[in-house]
Amino acid sequence: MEYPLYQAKKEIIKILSSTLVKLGLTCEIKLEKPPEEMGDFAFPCFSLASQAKKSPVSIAEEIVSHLSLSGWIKNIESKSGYVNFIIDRKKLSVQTLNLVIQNKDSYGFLEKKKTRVIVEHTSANPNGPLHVGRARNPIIGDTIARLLKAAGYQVKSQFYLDDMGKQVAILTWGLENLTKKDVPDSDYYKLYKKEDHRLVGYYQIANARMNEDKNIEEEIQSLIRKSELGDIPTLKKMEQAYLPALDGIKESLNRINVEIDEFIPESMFVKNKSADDVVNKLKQSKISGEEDGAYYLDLESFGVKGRSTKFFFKRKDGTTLYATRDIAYHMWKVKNADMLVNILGEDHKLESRQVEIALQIMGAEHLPKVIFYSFVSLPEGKMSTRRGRVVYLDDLIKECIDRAAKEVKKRRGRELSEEKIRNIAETVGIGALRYNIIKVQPEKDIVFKWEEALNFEGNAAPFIQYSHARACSILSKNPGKFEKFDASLLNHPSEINLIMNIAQFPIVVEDASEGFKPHLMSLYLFDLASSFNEFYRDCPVLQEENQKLRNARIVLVDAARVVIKTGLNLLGIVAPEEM
RNA sequence: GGGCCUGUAGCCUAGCCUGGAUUGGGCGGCAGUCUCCUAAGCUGCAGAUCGCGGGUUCGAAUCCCGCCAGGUCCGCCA
Repeated sequence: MEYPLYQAKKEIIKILSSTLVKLGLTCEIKLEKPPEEMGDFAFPCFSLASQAKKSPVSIAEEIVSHLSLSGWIKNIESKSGYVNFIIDRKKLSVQTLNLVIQNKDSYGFLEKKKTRVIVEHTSANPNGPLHVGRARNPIIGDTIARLLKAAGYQVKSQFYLDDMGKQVAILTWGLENLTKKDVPDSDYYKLYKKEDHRLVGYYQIANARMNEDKNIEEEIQSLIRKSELGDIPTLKKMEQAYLPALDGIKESLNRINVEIDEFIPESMFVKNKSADDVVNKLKQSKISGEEDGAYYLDLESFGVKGRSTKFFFKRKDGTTLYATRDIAYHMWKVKNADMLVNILGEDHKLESRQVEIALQIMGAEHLPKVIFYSFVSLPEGKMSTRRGRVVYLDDLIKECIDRAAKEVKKRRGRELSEEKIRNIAETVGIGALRYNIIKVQPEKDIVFKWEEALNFEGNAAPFIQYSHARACSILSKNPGKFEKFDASLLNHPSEINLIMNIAQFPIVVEDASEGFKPHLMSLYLFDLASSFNEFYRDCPVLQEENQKLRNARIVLVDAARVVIKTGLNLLGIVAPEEM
């Protein structure tokens, strides 16, 4: 499937390059999107100025005088150093609407590729519930996985399960040595009835006891050591401890439409000895060193700076470290995929660099592409489980849905059934939550404020969902389908603008996925929904008396509906038919 | 002490990589808008020294240097 805007772009590049050759100029042709009213594509002539020894304005004029109109190109203008192209709107309308109607939910998807991708995200310690700080991770990861799938890649999402080591050992000790008396049920557990909220209490109290009591610390240390040596009974015991907590995490993720294909346990790389292989290979490296029986790589020559440039991968007691096993996991991923994507908090930047260098040393064929996100903090400061200053993902989910239910009742309480209200509230609340997080670039700090997270107006998911519901409402009131329609009748500026936006969709899928910029999709959907709302204001559909125009508008509404739905779906947001 | 990231109207954000056409949006505020497909909408108004100071360039929010502020990291932890 070749999308119309790609065809038009290709044609412009073709005639531009032959004209540049005629004029004796060479440069890479990059087309920009000009401000509205100036055209559909623009070619800036500024970089040619020094080469041609002429002003950009006169170069643009000269280029225009050599160009002629053809297939897609309806008009060419030179303006202040730009060559602006206006493409054939009628042709675009006809082809775009036909493509959407024919392809439905797969409109916008790109050609299938052979490339296998593993997107690793979330990978939280299974010792308690997810909090809002970490919530950015699954949402970014899941959205990127969905976008890459739409771009044609063969994608698997993975959760690297830290099933050994300190956090789980502390939890395990807590469950074995503490009773209900030591750990009374928390309000959260009473409210949510989820095991992760119950177990985190055991973790917290055990953690406190460990800090006070050397003996307890020793007991936990011994659990850790046994797990790192791959002791099966110990690993089994730890598994029993964390599994219910993991189920709680899964339930929360499920609630926000995050789909994880595979859970890969860290202990796998101890059991199959691949972590030991990593140690042996790294020891042979020129930059490896030994200190007191422990082994490290000195990363200074790789540009790592700071107080210590030593990266330890084997302890003096012979056991491996978390990072060593992470390297083994990455080597395994390299074998099983052609492209790796990791979603990590910015606090993991150094560790990620260490893994990357180790992979290079070990001759990995490709390195992971890492998307780092900054932390979500609260207005009163950093989130901290210990100080009880924390907002859980489950809190956010609950508040979003409660608030959405209130809004639905306020507007439509009298006409809708309780069940319908609940369904809409779930869809709208979860949508608002995901959209709020994904619309901001990952590297920006976020200060979490309830009034912002729960604001359902303006640039927020409900705005987009509402446009979809409006489109569905029109279509539901229209009897019959239209096999034949004349898209060239759609001449109103609001109609043309809406079609232009629909035609952009495949390009946005490409840009957002190839650039790992999921926020581009949210920005686009907001524009698309805005242009639908303007069309809705300007162009009555069901009341239109001209049958042919009415039919064409109905098809346009349907096309907008399809694209909004598909786009929201790429963000893991459900498009409601009613709200 | 050093590395990396961020700094755009009262608040939030796009643009920055790949320098150019008047810095786009949204929230909040003010003023309009439902005899007509759901007003979670639409229209208008007010609000910006693009953190600060230099430099490169015909041209800098965008590139380079310095500084300031916030985040984050520099464990034989995970």
